[in-house]
Amino acid sequence: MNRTDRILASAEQHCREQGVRMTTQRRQVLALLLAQSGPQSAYQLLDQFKAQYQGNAQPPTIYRALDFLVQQGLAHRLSSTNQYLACDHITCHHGHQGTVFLLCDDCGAVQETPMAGAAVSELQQSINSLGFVTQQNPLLEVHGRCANCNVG
Amino acid sequence: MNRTDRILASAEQHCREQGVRMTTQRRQVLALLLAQSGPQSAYQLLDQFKAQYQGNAQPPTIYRALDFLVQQGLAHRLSSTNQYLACDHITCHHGHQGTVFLLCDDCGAVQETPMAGAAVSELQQSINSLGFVTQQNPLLEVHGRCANCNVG
DNA sequence: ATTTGCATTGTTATGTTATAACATAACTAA
DNA sequence: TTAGTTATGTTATAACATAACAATGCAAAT
Repeated sequence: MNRTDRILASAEQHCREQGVRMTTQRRQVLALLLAQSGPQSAYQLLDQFKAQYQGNAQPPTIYRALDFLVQQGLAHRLSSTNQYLACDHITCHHGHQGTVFLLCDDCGAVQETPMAGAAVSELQQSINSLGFVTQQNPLLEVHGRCANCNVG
Repeated sequence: MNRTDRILASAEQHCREQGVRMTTQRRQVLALLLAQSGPQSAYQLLDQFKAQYQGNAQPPTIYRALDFLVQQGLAHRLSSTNQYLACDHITCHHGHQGTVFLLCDDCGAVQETPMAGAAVSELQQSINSLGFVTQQNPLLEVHGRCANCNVG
């Protein structure tokens, strides 16, 4: 069983546990995300989806699948670049309290790293003290240059 | 001198110090941002700009001014909602290492609060340890419900 | 004062991202 | 099996953003 299949299986498991449906389309879109190391735009995914699965697919098809995957924590949306990628931690079962994405403006690579525990709890505390109730775990997008591109 | 004028003066000062030009258009767009408590979309600003300043203005006019203001730290862009707002701390001179925006999905209100110092340094450390070099200070957008909307 | 170079603005057109709205089909539980 | 809900198909359009090039304005050097 290769990496993609393993992650897909894990995602299906997750959906069963949550009582939500991992449909064919949703699995196909997740598979497309997993086939790439980097983030992709919805329309890039649409093109691939049309090429590989369904020639007449329209934007709502992709956006619906992406919305679902993001809601389930199986994918992330990078709002600063309008891109989507598979969650890097679908198979691990530690909680994801907060996530940091390091976005290289040079090469486009993205590195996903968990937000340090103390930072998350400090954040939560300051949010709570203002009476604010969060809907999702925080996702921080940091732009810059990755280690590779700094060497060059 | 009212609040808006005070902030505008502070912004002009900032630009002089930075050796960049606070032009009429840029000041007008900043004034529009300051006239609202909440965040606004580029096209909302364009409508107001046309109504108040220049009837034939086009999108690039607004986007250029916004880009400038954001670059100078005088305004922020909320990428998760495609909205813009004036920086809440133009007049205060403490550094802005990191900012958290609490976005109420109910009423649309936005609260800007500085990221706690320990969280920022922890973040910086984990970023640095990966060899990543950042271009801007982190800006975190947290969605949820504000204190007011939770009461109701 | 004049020139030169650069930053800013004007203008047209178009590219990109995302969703509304309604019809149809598929699934699930009673 | 049927009724309710969830998901998908389809058309159209809304919302967001920028490319490209022309014209103007500003500011420093001569």
